[in-house]
Amino acid sequence: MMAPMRGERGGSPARGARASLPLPRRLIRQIARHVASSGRSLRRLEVSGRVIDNFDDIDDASDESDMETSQPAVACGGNAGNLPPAEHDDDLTSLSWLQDRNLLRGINLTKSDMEDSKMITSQVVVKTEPRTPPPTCRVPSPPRTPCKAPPSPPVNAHTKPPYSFSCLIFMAIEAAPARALPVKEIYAWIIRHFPYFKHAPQGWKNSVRHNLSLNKCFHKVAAAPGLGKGSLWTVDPQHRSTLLQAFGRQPVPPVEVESEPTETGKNTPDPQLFPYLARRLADTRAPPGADEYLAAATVLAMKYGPAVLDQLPPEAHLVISRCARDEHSYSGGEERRTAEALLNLAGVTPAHPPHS
DNA sequence: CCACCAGTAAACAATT
DNA sequence: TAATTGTTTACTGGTG
Repeated sequence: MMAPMRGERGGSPARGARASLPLPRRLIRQIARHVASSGRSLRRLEVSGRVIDNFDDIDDASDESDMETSQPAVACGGNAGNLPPAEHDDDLTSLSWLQDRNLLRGINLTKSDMEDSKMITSQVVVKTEPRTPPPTCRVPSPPRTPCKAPPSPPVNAHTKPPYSFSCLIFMAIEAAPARALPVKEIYAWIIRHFPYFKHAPQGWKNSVRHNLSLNKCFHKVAAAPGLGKGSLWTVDPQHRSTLLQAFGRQPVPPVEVESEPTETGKNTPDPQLFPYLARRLADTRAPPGADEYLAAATVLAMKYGPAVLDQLPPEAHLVISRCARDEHSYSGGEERRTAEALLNLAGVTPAHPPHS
């Protein structure tokens, strides 16, 4: 992520982790150990707003008493354990998602632990940092590998990407600085990010055009002067959430944890590959609005896989859908916190609170 | 079986 | 004229 997650809300009432914990101490220690084994150190664990940052205080002795808290919140944000250490600091996800994504694979969860995590419906926040922390900075930096690597190429570059053409087009357009591309540039983006298409039969271009014409999510706008033949294509804001949801339905996540390293040597997609999103997310001048939230959701989907969108709480989907409708009705409370959390998830700390 | 969706192929017109 | 772009129709296969 580009910036350290903030979310220090509410201070740290749980600094003394000796008080009753909403998770078994054993589980917390195992999470800490496992995160450490992946080359990162667990800096902080947030459970239901309670921050645990002193793991030495946690012993294995008193698990049972920890579970007195009913329906604790669990949300996990840490580098997925078997993922290579990300170039960004903090990741967020749900505990179950992490289980799927191997973060907790090395943890021998007992049956009761599993039951516990099933029982836990809210969220734990795990904050990690690399052993050698990189400088953290919100200021946009030039892309290190501008548009060289796919957003974590699914399986490998020579197999057909598990994305529908509408998703490919969506990603291409969203990645464009002006969020508008001529069809030729859409071809180019797809080829650049999914080399499979370099040698694929030419019919796929027909499919792209077919999709642009037929899919109501895409709109043609007036061609820029000097552009030559053809028009610019944009994503209809009214349908952006539809595309995000379609992205979330893709059967294979874009991040294959066990996949071979990409040519850049990392498996995690780099949000910097998506200049528009990165710029929007890094822009500290303007208060975050619909674009930022949608950008955050998109980055989340691209970074962690579309399934992560399913892991978001219902409130997040409410925020996303409202953003898609250009409704800025954050009246404070849950939605507002969710909007902020969405940005945090994407690695952004809003300089200003979401406006209404 | 049916409806729906996505992918593919192809025909055709318009544009450069 | 050729290539590209955009639209439309038809068909196929997968899925719920």
